[in-house]
Amino acid sequence: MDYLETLNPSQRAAVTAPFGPVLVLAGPGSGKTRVLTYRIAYLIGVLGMRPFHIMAVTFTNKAAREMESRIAAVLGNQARGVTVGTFHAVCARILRREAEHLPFDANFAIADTDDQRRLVKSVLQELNLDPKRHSPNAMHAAISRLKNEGYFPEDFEPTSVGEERVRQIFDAYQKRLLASNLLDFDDLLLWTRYLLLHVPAARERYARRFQHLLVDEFQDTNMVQYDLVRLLGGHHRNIFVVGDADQSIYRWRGADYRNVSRFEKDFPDAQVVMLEQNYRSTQTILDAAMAVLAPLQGKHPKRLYTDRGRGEKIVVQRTYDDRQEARYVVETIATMIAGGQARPGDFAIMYRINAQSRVLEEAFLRAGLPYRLVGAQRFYGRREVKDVIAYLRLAHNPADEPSLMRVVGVPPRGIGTKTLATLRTVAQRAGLAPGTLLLHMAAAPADYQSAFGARAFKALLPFAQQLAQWYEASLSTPPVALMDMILQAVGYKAYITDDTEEGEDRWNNVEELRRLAARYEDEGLGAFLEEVALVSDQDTLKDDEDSPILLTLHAAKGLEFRYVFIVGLVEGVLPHSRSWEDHEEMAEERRLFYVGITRAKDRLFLTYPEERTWYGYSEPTEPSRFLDEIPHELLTGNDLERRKEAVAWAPARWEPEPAAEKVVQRFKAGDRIRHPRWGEGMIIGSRIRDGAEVVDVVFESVGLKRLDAALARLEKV
DNA sequence: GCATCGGATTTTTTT
DNA sequence: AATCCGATGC
Repeated sequence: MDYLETLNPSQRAAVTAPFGPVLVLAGPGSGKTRVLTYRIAYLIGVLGMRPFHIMAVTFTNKAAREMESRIAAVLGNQARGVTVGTFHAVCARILRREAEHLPFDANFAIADTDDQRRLVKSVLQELNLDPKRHSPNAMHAAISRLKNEGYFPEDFEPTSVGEERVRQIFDAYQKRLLASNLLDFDDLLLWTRYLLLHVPAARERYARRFQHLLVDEFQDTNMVQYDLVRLLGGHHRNIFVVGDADQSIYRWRGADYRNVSRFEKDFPDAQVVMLEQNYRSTQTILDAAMAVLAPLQGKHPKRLYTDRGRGEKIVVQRTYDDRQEARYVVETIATMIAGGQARPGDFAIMYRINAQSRVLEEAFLRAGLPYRLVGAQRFYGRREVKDVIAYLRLAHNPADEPSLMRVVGVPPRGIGTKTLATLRTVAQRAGLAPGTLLLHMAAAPADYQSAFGARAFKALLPFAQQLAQWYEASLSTPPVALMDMILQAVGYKAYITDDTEEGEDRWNNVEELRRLAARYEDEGLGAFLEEVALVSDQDTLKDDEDSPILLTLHAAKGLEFRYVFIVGLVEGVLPHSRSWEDHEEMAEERRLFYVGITRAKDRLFLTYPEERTWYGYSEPTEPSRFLDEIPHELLTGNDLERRKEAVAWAPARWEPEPAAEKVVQRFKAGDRIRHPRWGEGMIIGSRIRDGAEVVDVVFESVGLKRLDAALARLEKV
């Protein structure tokens, strides 16, 4: 097999390991994805395993797709049928198939974060608890933590009054989920574990089916996921896990990197393979990474080495505020692209919290440079998108109460809190979910007339009839047709469009969702809804576009870029203030920074502002403690100068190009111009702001844009 | 039942 | 700054 020739000895040892438990400890950039894919190819191509018997669990759907195509590249058609997916996706598939053994229907929907919060809130209301004393967010976090540790409400034994309260809310929350035929993210894992524990026939069937298990990012599995691996693979023990405890960054989500050592203990005969050589970064970058990690290292500090050479120094750049910081990033990128040394897609800009993306986006927009923003929230978090999805979910699964509640007043149809309260009571008395009751009502209106006031009934009945019609249609109609039918019936377009640009945007988003739905002509509505529920942030990254990427440090895991900027390196942001008091959390911030650093192949830029905007106020900052830990000889940039000289009166902070004397207004309203990307357009306004000429241009191709005339290469025509 | 306004509250990270 | 929530008035 020629692909084996391309591996180093450790990689080959992992790929060709005999059956049985294997633990691969893989440092960043050590080729673990290759090892995983080749292992699968080896199992099939050399050892003759059937793809049907192999399951590989990845961290994102994107990684899963990539793995599938890479296996196919080695084996071709022979590889078809391997089960690849995230824990959540694989579990959802299993649960739908086995729903007869479980207290929900096969067409269950997946409750997103929003639904979960709504449910917790509504439970708090039901129990007459003051939301001031019991914050829904905190309650939900507590519930999720318990679930990640493997508890259903009935398994959890409270040891204090506070815990008893949590148990009570947990219990009601869980009942509400089931009444709506909903599972939350944690449930997908938890119910699968339940199935494997309590339905021996199912356990045997799946353990026999999946004779080889492979798990990526093992350090970020939680206890329930660990149990799943053991339940499925405990018998045949063909478990191949890959991980790096130093890249564990999801503790807050229940992940426990100690699963790595737990694995060694549970499978003492496991073959352990260390992948140490780094093929990604320069030695300078690796040295910085090691320095940041050093305080966490015990007796055997990790050694990262490469034969790529030292490479260039790391730039540490200090700016006046976050706007200047963003501008520094954009200008550096623009210069490097203009110099021909880099392509736009070579750059990534990473930050600790999503809110930081805003200033960056503005800077890119101003410069007229396209960018990509990674994050599912960006699209799926939009109100109009959620509305339409809620309609589809309701049609698919009328019992889905959060979706019903979301949709019932969109657009307003005379059904308010009072009517809904009655509906809920009537439904409860009939032992039905409110949505299900509406179906009954549509079928036999007369039976329900007396239960509601005349006015409420008059508002409710048409909606019930519509719902019945959609439900009927959902059974046979492809997603797009159903969507059109619903949008049409409720007059959604008119509802969200006014004559503003935002209205236009909203409708565009709906059309975008429609295009996504169109891909599910064959697979059907259920598949579409599941996909939508389980998209990860990374899944939203389009790799066919050549432009810089903005993403959180968390979302950067598993990716690599030639040039990496990590911005906002100040105390309170990285490390985040929430971690200040907790040793473990501080360690995780450190690992997060480490993950970010090790994404860089060629060059690393670390920046921080002396002032940041917070809740609309400006605040002075303190540089991140992590910066001080990187040895000076690895660094360059204005911050280093300052640290060396410590001369207070010679501020060396970065300032934008002193274009001051040059800033003459080149354009005026009415000028026709050409932009390299957007083609021809007309200037409708121009002014000088912050020493830059800002122009508003209407392009024939993309409409109105606001640009920095000095950066966007505009030509007069 | 619903639109509007003002005050409170929010931001960690995500399947 | 932006969103959410509750009170108010129609």
